[in-house]
Amino acid sequence: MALGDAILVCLTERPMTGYELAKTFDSSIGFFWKADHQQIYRELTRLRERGHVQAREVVQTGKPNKLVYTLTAEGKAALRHWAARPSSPASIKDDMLVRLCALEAIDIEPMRADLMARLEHHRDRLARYERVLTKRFPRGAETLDDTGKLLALHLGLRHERAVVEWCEEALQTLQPDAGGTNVTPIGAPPHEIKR
Amino acid sequence: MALGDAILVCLTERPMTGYELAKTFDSSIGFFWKADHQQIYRELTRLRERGHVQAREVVQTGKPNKLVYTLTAEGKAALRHWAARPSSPASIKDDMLVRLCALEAIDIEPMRADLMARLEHHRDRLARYERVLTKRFPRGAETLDDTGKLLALHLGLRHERAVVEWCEEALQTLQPDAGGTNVTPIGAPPHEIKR
DNA sequence: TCGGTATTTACCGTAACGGGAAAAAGTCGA
DNA sequence: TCGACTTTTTCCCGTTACGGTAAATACCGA
Repeated sequence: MALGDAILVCLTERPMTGYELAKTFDSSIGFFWKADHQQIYRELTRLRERGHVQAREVVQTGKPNKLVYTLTAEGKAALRHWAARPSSPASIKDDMLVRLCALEAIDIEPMRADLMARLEHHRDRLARYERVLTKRFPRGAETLDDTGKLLALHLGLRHERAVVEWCEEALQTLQPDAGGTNVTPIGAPPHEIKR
Repeated sequence: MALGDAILVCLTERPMTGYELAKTFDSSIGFFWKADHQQIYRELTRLRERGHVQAREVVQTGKPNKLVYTLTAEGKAALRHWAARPSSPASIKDDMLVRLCALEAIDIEPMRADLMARLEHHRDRLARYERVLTKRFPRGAETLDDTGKLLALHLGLRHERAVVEWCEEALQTLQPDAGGTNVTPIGAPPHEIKR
């Protein structure tokens, strides 16, 4: 619903082409938002129709000409308006959680494999975020814009850390016991849930 | 994409009507998955067409007749098959994160209000999960099925705790200074990012 | 009688997701 | 020089999801 708005946000930094946006959606904002190039292009034409962005053709010699999109005044207004609406908390909506609710009806081995893959994935993410933290924000936030981006990054870090820890817990819990493919149900949670 | 599968998972517990499923999607599985009654009903007819569920009409006197849905053997097989596929890590896709990336282009007061609302929301969630933990699993997991559900709950707990802490951090960072509506950019993150 | 609960169904739309493909014109390595 | 890859945009196809409006049915309580 807010893919258009996410694009507007990207364009507040600098004018970009659809191609660049698609790559941006593969890194910074794309850390928490996936969109392939077609979605981007489709959304850009819609934004142009609404007058939220402006396209300027740049003639290139070696490559096909490109369309550089810029935020218009209306676009900026729309962005502010969108940002002033209360956001709805995103649901988690993770396949794995749903599967866990039916542990008795599914096979655990693929589940464990999945968990391991996920653990690795989230560790990667975590490492990546930490790299961004030290590279892009070595002295913390110096501008308001940096403050926001740093905060977003902090949420990413907290999230990935939480998930990594959880994956480790889950794998430990679902360890196959020596004799078979079954699982040892736990009497008490392995990590005491403190508050 | 997996709404149908989520329904199948619900039906592994016991046969249910669409109405009951819609309410279930308001509590247990609905903690991390939202779906209104129409989505449920639509999906149920599709599942019936595919032969994954079976409907049995129960005649009622005081109320309209209801359709009790049961998993078929095909449905169980489909569920296992689905669960054996590697899951794709869910993106975060939170409006607030996107907005934070454009802090300079938006108004901060609504942002702060939003953060406060979110803080409250996630605190509520956290409290709710903790209640479920002590009520439904007072002695931890005793069956395999409980183990899975407990693990899911643990992820919920970890997630909510992380987000609550983050909201507090964000609010502290975005505190309006005494003189105006502006924000004090931070030189170093308020919480040291440890690892 | 008005409103609420229980239960299902219908029709309307748009937004998002995603694959498969094609243009066009360069660059770079084997 | 050939083939592969990059850059850049576009179009077509589909499904899944989301969301509103609303109707039919029948009981029950205020």
